[in-house]
Amino acid sequence: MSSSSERARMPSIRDVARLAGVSHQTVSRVLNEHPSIRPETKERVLDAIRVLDYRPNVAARALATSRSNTLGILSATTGEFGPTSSIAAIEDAARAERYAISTLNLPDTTPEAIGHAVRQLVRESVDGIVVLAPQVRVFNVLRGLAVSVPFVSLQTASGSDGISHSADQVAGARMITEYLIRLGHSDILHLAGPQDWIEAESRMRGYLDAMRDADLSTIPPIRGDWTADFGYFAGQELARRRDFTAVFAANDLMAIGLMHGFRDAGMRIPADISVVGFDDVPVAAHVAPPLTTVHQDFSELGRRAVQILLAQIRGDSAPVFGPVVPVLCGRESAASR
Amino acid sequence: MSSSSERARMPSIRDVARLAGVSHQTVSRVLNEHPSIRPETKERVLDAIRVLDYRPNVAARALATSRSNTLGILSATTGEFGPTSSIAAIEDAARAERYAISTLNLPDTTPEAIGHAVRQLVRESVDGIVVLAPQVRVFNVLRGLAVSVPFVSLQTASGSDGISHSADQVAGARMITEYLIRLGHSDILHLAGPQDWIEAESRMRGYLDAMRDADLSTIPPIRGDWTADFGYFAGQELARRRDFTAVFAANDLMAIGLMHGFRDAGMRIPADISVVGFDDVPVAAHVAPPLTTVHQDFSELGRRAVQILLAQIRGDSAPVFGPVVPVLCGRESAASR
DNA sequence: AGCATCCATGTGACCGTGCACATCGAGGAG
DNA sequence: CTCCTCGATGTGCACGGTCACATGGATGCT
Repeated sequence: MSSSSERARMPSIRDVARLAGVSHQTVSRVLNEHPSIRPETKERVLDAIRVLDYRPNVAARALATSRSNTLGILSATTGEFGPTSSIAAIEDAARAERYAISTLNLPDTTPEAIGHAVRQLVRESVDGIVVLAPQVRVFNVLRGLAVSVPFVSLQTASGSDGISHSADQVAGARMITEYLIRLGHSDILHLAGPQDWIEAESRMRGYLDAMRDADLSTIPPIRGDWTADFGYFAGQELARRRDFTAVFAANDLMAIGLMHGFRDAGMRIPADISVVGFDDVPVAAHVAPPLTTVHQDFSELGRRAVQILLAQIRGDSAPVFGPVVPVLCGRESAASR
Repeated sequence: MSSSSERARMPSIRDVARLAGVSHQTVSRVLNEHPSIRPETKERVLDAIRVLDYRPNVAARALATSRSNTLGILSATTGEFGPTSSIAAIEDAARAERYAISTLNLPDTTPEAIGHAVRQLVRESVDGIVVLAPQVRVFNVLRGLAVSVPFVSLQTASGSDGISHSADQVAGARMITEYLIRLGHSDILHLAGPQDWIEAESRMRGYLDAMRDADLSTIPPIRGDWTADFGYFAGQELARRRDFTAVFAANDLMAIGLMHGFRDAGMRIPADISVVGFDDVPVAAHVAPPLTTVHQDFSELGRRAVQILLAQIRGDSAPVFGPVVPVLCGRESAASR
């Protein structure tokens, strides 16, 4: 069902030239849409291309131009909902601009691994790299790396400095915290993400800002690892404590696990305790009780990243985007006190 | 922060040769681990490579060999948990074998789009393609396409014919249906996946086989679209009916939505009705009640696909794998009658 | 000793493009 | 009428590897 052995030689630009009765360079000009080609000649060449079913050889082109029409995606994530959605959007946006995509997942976030990965992509002569590096460390390493190709970093610090772009996590976290406060909660616990993660920090910052502005004292946050399992165990533990009436989990998975843990400990949600999450994963609306959370447009983020990167590559001025504003999804897991 | 304009010329194989005092061909031999190289010479060359921080140019190599050391991933999915997990595993496995990855998502599943996508990947001279084509149609188009490079298809018909590989969906579906039967249910409804999907068909087959072997009559299945939202609306509708005591949803998302719909209609799970799903997504264990489902090792599947494909590319005999056996996860959403 | 063989290495062509430069005819300015 | 410019096209080489073949020396066999 395959013919890997004797692959017939594909027609080259010279074959097309011969058939069309022109020089190979003229064919090249037609392919690259050079203005100074007589329409009649162009037509002859296009016919020849059609007849031979000619396709330009990307490797040869990459060799000659030292550009590959390929964008690299460097991902330090492990299948979380957000990054995954963004990646899909990046792929589609890049393909729409006739760029191929080369994906590379970081095995770990050591500086060595990052450096190795970047060099690998450069070696593949990608024209630009989109980095999904939610961890502070990765971001810093990249800054210091003086990467020799343009790159854009997604899901990073909200202080967008031209090479990074993200949704306004701080605003989203602040929004949902203020929502809890409006519901009458004053003792709100934050179940945060891992220390090193930029999103974890941003969301915690939003929480802290909201609490401070409302003159409420905060409880020391718990550090989680984004997983539902962690949320579950945390819920069982936390059920013993009585120093809070609401929990803001830094992502939906932990929130869902948390509700499970609370439930197993005999607590009712939201009657005994309110729980909110962040991300609005597809099941969030359907768990029991439906989870109040913050929706983010990860796809839009991915599309923007590609636009920013392409502008850099082409030497255009960077497109200006407004912030990606998260949207509050009030559902039933949080109730007024 | 970038230097797209004046990219310094990278050191070439000839630069290395000059520094090491050998011919460029000797350098090439070292790079390709040719046996007939004096250890001492090899060392000198490797030193030169290190000094210059030389990296082979993949485009040049691809041009010369007409192989790109790149695997294409052709995906017709939209972020479902299973395929996403498999893709990540494929990427990692391929990278581990020193293959780069080029991803291409199908915008739709028309024969034209599929043909275009395959040609695009071939044009990028990928050495092989892993197809994630859960739809029957895509699979058939591919069969007829006489693709000129080796390819492996994942998540397809269980009758593995050497170019496709998948978990034994039929067995998994049969397993969970039999589980329901053992719990005392005899009126079991199946909430199936979309018509065209291979997995939907396999899971329905498993269900039908189990029912037939147990001499139980079946209720005409409902066709869903894999989403939790569909499950929710289906649940609200189905709550009126009383001709079944258990529902087997073809995936977890629909099962979770279904439970939500039933709940809203005032039914208790599993007291009034049992619900089971398929896939074991990460939240399945934490919804209320925890969902009884079937776990599949999508990552293993991805890894195997790469092995099969590489064997084809290298002309080795195809590796023999036992079936990927799904595992039943008995939790609380299904109870004995 | 003579010759075949093999090891270690070098030489030049070639893969399919794009780029810089050359060429040639037509048309406009002086 | 001549010169210059510009449009349309051709020529040769560079890009950075690999491949087929050549070379020269050491070794083994008769």
